[in-house]
Amino acid sequence: MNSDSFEQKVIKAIKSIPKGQVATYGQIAAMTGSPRSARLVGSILRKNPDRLPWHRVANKKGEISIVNIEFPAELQKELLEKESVEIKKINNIISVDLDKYLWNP
DNA sequence: ATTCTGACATCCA
DNA sequence: ATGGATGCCAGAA
Repeated sequence: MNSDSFEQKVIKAIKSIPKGQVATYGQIAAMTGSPRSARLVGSILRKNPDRLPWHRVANKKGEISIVNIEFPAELQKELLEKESVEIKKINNIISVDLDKYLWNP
C-alpha cells in the first residue's frame, strides 16, 4: 500500500497534532490536500482505533463525535484533561473550547 | 455500474 | 437560533 494514500496522509496529520491542542476534521482534510473530505477523515479514525491521538480531533463546533463504543466520549474527556485541555459539558454534550485549543499549523 | 452510507461542513428556511 | 437538506468523496453492498 502506497504511503501517499489519502489514509496515510490523514494518519500522519493526526499524529502531528501537538499535545494539548485540538484539530477539526475539516482542518485535517485540508492539510492532506482534500478540503472537502472531512467525512473521510472520520471514517479513517474509525478504522484505526488505537495508535492515533483520536481524542484531539473534534468537529467544527468543538464537539466530540465519537460513535465507536470502544472509545466513548467520556474517555476522550479524560484524555484531554490529562493534557490540560479544558472541557465543557453542557446537556451531556462534551466539547472543547476551540478558541483556546484549536491547533493552528 | 449504480446506490447507499457516513467520527463533517454549509446553506437555507 | 435550530433543524433539515445538500455537497463531498471513498468504501461497501
